[in-house]
Amino acid sequence: MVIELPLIEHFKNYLPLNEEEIKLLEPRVSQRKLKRRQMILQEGLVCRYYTFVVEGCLKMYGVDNKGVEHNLQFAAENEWIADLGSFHSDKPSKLFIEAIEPSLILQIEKQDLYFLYRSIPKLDRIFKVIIENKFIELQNRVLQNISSTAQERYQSFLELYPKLALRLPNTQIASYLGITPEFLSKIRSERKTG
Amino acid sequence: MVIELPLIEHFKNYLPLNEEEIKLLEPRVSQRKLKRRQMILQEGLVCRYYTFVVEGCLKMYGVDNKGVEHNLQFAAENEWIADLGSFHSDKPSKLFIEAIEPSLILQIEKQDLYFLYRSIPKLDRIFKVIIENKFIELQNRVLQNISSTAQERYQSFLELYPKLALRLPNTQIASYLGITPEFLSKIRSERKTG
DNA sequence: ATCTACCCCTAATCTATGTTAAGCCTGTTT
DNA sequence: AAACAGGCTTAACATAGATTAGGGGTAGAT
Repeated sequence: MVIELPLIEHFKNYLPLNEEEIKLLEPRVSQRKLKRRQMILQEGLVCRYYTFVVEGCLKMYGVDNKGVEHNLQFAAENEWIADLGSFHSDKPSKLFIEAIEPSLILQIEKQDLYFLYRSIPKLDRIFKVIIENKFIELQNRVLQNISSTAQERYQSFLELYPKLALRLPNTQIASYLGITPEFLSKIRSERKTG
Repeated sequence: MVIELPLIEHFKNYLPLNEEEIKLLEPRVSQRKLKRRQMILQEGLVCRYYTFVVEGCLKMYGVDNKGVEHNLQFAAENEWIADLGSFHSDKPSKLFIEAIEPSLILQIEKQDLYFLYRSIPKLDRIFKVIIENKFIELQNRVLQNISSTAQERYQSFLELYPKLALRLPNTQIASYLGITPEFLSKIRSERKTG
């Protein structure tokens, strides 16, 4: 049972790793099962892991001073999730990461990842491309946020993440879009009528 | 007159380049002077350059169907700007990049950048770190956008970019925050009174 | 010196979105 | 079966932010 197989497959989409490289990777990847609602990062703690989702779905969110959650990111199969700011700076995070569904994840600790960057140069390339793609996605989201109505943002969400939209409760989607569940409900009913 | 000196200094903040590497870089960097309002990218065209600002300030923005501009990013001294989505995919951009002040920039074309990535592996590392930092910034901005009031977003902008806030007209800041200039004006007057 | 373009501000009115409160389902616990 | 919690909806009312219109200031262009 090679636990990191899905990860190796994932890297293959960018650049394939050879046998030696895989041997370096193996002992530095650990596997975890998460129950629904289980957290792997809480506000005030340092984000110690770069997390890869094999199965299930996680969310990262912040909580405002009124106690309301705001979803920054979802991560389903074959996606990465981490509070990069906290991870690299070792400063306490202001975010939470939590399983929305029972999930299977792979994690790499910071020192291990840094070691891997040094010993497998192509990982710099791979993660550069991964993060560039996430950057582009995020930039589109910012543009939407500053230029579009909630209605339009919801529409785009459905088009961009059709599978996720079916898996997630609407409360989670509303939190991601930056609106209340009540208002999302109104939007949805207007869409059917109009 | 070594035009790419500011760029070499910039890279030094991450990893210093040696003589050989600098010689590879030199012939692939071109310099341009821009007048106020001059554009280096327009909607419908492919983004061909990764642009580094030596002096001055540029903005990247989208235009909605009512003709209103929405500022996605500013780039002042020692910052990079490009529509990465268009740059890597060769698809037409939906964005504009324009000089807000008379500016001096350095540009690298896609094929040259790819060549440099291949011949100077540490550039993968350098740009990975650069983009990671921009990703973290952008993620904070998204969290603000979905969780904070315009008042709070303006306050954060002033704290995060104090120098930029002095250089930019308020219309540009409003466009970045996702509000109208009129509403920014109201916010500003309330701040003094309150 | 005088235009012109741009920028900033104010105020009245309008609209998108939030708040509060209530009711209905469905699935789960007791 | 009853009780309960979570998620979805609706509706009345409240507020953040947009729109429209107008006036004044300043710098660059002529």
